[in-house]
Amino acid sequence: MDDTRQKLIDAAGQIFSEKGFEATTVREVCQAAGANIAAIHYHFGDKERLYIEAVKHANCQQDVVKFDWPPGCPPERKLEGMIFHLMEMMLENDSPSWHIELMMRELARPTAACRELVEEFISPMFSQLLEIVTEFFPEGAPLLLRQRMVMSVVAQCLLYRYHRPIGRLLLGEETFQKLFELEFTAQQVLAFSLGGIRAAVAQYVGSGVAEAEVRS
Amino acid sequence: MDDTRQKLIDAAGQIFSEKGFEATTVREVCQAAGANIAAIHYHFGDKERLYIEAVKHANCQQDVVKFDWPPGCPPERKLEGMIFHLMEMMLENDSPSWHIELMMRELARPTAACRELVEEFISPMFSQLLEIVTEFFPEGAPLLLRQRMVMSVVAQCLLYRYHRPIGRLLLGEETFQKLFELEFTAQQVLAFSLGGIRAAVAQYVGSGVAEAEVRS
Amino acid sequence: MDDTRQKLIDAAGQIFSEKGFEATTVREVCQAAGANIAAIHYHFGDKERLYIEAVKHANCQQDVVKFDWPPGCPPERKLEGMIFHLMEMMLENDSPSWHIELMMRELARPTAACRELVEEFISPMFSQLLEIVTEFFPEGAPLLLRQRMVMSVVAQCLLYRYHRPIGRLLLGEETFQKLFELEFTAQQVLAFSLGGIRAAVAQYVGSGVAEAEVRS
Amino acid sequence: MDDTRQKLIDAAGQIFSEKGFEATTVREVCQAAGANIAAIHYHFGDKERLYIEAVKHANCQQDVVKFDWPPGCPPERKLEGMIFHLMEMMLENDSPSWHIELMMRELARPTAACRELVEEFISPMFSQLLEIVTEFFPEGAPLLLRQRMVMSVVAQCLLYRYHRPIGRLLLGEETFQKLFELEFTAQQVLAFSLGGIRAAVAQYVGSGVAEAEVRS
DNA sequence: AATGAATGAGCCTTCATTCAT
DNA sequence: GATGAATGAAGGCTCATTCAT
Repeated sequence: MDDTRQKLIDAAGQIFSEKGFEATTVREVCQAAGANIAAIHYHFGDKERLYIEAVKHANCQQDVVKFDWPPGCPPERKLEGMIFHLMEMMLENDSPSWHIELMMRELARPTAACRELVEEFISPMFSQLLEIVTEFFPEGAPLLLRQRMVMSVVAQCLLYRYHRPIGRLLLGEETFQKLFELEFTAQQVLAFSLGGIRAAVAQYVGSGVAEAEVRS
Repeated sequence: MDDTRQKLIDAAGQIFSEKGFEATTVREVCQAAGANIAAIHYHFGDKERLYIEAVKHANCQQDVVKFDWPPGCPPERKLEGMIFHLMEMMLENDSPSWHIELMMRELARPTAACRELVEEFISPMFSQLLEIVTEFFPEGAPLLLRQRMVMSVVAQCLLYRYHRPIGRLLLGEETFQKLFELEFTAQQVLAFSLGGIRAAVAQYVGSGVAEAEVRS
Repeated sequence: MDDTRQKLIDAAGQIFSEKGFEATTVREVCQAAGANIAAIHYHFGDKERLYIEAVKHANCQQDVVKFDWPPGCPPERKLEGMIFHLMEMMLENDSPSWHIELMMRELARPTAACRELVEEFISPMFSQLLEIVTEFFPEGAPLLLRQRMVMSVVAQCLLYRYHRPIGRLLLGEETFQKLFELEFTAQQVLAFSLGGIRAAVAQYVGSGVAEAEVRS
Repeated sequence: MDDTRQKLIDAAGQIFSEKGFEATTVREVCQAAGANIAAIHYHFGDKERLYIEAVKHANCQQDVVKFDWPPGCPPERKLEGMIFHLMEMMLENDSPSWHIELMMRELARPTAACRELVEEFISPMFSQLLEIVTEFFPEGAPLLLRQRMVMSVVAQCLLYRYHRPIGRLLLGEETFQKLFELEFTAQQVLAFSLGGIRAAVAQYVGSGVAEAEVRS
């Protein structure tokens, strides 16, 4: 059956996401999956291949959301949608699913499994955000500038996943709970991001106008 | 001599920062330090204690910069200073020093060594940023809001350290080089951050005025 | 089909002869035979039984040559025939057949498969040689002496199979090639053997005469 | 102490010589040596290195006998000495020493450890025999022919080590005991060899004379 | 104060084998 | 009759650690 294989991937993904590749032993994965020690090497070859398979599985399950914006939908709206979506992924605390966590690990310390992850998941999401950001700018705005906007937006979202433990230490439990609450956080990240983007637009337009004036 | 102890810490910090705790073996640390295999347990007790010591050493060396702003210095100026400083730490590519890298690891996956790191390094820096951010707001602005600003600023800086490998994969080598160039990056992060903060201030003031008007 | 069974034996014989029993895995045998991993245990029970079957097959294929000497054929002629035949078996370098090699292994380190090999192959050949040797001696020569002759003859032949690698190391490639060339080698082994046998005969006859004289 | 290392080599040599490289487990070697499983990898690196070390040790202990022939000693005498020496090595049944056995294995199936064995042990012995054989021939006898003589002599000796088990099967226990008895065997091998060599000499001289006559 | 030798637990992997179909 | 999946024992090896000096 393909059952064992799947159970193995699930158990592995779970444990890998908690402890990382090195600290995870194949024994505990097998035990968690209710499978034999040799099953891993039968199905996957070795520990690393199992890991890669788990990462693949994680980003297969985690489909890139394709928003259907109504025509004429303002970019502010779209950005809001994306930020909320990202924040949801980052903050879902009761997640029984290890998918995100494993992907996060992979993004922080890329291994062989990373390329695919980037191509199938990160890149599409980045592109979507880039499109949205582009709408804020007048035509012809440099790609680098728009990419930077995306990075600043994404950075804020990621912080809340990567640095949750530090947040708790730094801010104390109570503040932490508030600062990491989904609705609230997403709203403020959105506001900050909009401010940042608009400032960049203004600066860009200003310099452009200046240049135009200089030219004329 | 105390020399061996110090060499051990240096070698350990170096290797820990490259490979992480699990993947580092005490043997290679000793070898790199030119010390005996038993030296670690003689000087530190065990591998974990050595790790903690290395982290401690890292954040001792990495002193929290205390800027001496001239009186009346505008917060924009201060923020610029801080962001440049942070970015410098994050981006120094030719860093022969493992200090930052080890701290970053610790922040992403805190261990026993983390509390001290937070108290001695992160917290002071966070406070400084919080003070600066506070200057942008009218008195009485909620702490949570101001903390959020700091987080959004810091998030952008951290991204450029944590996700360098992904950046390369995602954007291609050429774009990558440009997007991760210090001066340029810091400038744009500053602009974005200023925009974000001012937007938050405006929103806060607006709502405050609204509330005030409602009250009156 | 019986086809799989046969393919399995062929593949097994091949690999066993190259690597020996321990170093051969059933997996690679099955793979080489294009059969399923379970096929071995289906057809033979276990690895050892397969090995024995391969050895059996080897000595079945390798039929004991039965020379048809013309009546009155001198023993020198017969010995020449046998030595050439043996040498041919030992030296055939381009042998695509693993039969001899496997038998050699078995002779050097006998296993369960050995008894049959001895009975069906070695013993008949030994007997034939013994008969030939006997012709050199006057009637009544002790069995032990004649057996010794056979062993000395056979020993020379075997050397060229067992110690080929050492020969190469010891003598250098060029000399090696010459010393292991069939026609040449067989001729010299024959000459040496004839000399040895005749010396033994002479010594035996001499001592016999002496004894006879003493008796009379 | 170097004690463990030596015990390990002894135990390993013993077991390797009995079962061969593959069939020997490091666990049983350690157990036999009263050492820990990790000691092997501490002292030797891995199983193969241990094996090589054991082979080295075997041929270090087994010094090449250097005979002191009185001047004018006839080659027959020398040959007798060598054959007895070789036979002694080959036949010592009560040998608690695994040295010879391990060397024999190495000669039959050379591994990485073989080159040294050949250089330090086989080659010197071969040379000594070659010198002795040369004395039987008139000056100018071709090297190949003389080498062949050595091989035929050595072959006979080796047979009694390699094929003891087969001998037992083939000849029956009683005959076996007699045929493998040292004094007796060596004497007959010597006689056979002398006969072989003299025949070769005669043939060589004869052909030489023939050629000489043809020339004149 | 410092070290080379030794330890034992545990790692990943491979093996011949058997099970269920 | 034949197979893909699964098993468990055991393999070589590495690790952090401790011992005896």
